[in-house]
Amino acid sequence: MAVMTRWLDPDEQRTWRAFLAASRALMDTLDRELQRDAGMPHAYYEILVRLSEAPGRQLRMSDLADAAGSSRSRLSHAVARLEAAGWVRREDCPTDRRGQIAVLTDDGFATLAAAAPGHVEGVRRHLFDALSPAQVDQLRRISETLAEHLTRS
Amino acid sequence: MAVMTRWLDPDEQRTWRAFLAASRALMDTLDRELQRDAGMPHAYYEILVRLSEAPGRQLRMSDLADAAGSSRSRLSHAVARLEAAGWVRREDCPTDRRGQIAVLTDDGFATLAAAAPGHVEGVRRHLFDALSPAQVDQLRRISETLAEHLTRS
DNA sequence: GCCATTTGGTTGAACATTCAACCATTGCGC
DNA sequence: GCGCAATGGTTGAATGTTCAACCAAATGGC
Repeated sequence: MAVMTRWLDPDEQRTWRAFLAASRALMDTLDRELQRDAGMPHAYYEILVRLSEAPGRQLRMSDLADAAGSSRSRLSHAVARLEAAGWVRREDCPTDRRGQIAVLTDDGFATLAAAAPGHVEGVRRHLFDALSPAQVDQLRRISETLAEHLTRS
Repeated sequence: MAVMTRWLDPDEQRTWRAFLAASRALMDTLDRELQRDAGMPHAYYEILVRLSEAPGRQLRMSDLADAAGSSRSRLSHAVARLEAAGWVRREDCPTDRRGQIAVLTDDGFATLAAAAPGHVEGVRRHLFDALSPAQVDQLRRISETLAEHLTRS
């Protein structure tokens, strides 16, 4: 027989919609601020951040995709744009001839350094300033649980 | 003098990155499932949901945009596509000649009814099944606080 | 009533993302 | 080493989103 749908009860419904609204509003706001102040969307900012933290400010494309939570295709297109902007450079991988290495340029690093304070301020204002320390802790646990759960399933 | 950036401390950093990864992974997963099973992205699904809940299954474009958390422009493009799919119809507003009313068609309602069980199951599996009841409650409070905070600022 | 402003909505272009197809290289089974 | 599946990455087309410009109708001040 058909499996019955496990519908959401009113509390779950409310939680899901609130989460949807809040996360969308937060990301939209940060995205708009970043676009206005740094001329790039948040996804591109995150690529630069990951590169800046990597040894030699460089990463294999697929490692970068994983770090930035992006698909390979998306990253490929994104790096093409970042390269056109002069913020990233591509190099051949010496140990694997299929590989490509994305390198953060000095120009890219400077752009990131200029954008970071404003963005961090935004994250603080729109997220952390609204929550109590206990809630921040709860949000961390919830998020880590969810991320773990999603990669397993 | 320059205002010092209030950088994130390690705990905040960890929270922010976990939240980013989790919410992105969750939305990506649900989006992919909905695209595969119902042939539409989550944003379009939500438009249909809001219409289905409105009296007469219809809403003014700007009310629909607010309800679905969408910009007017985005909604305009989206409704154009939903109309082409035969799921939504546009009508003139009788009381305000600038206005347009989006109406959910029977076909659209049927499509939504067919898509809902699978999507709800996805929300349950990927979100609620991973969290304790206490965490669900925490997530609701956090999300409502955030949404409130974001609309005020 | 008239004009300026605001509101409601659309449009097209630029940009971003997805999807499937593709190519080259590598690693594996044997 | 040969054949073949798996890996790493790119590409182009289709789709979705944003941004700024725009038009029409309604509103408010006077």
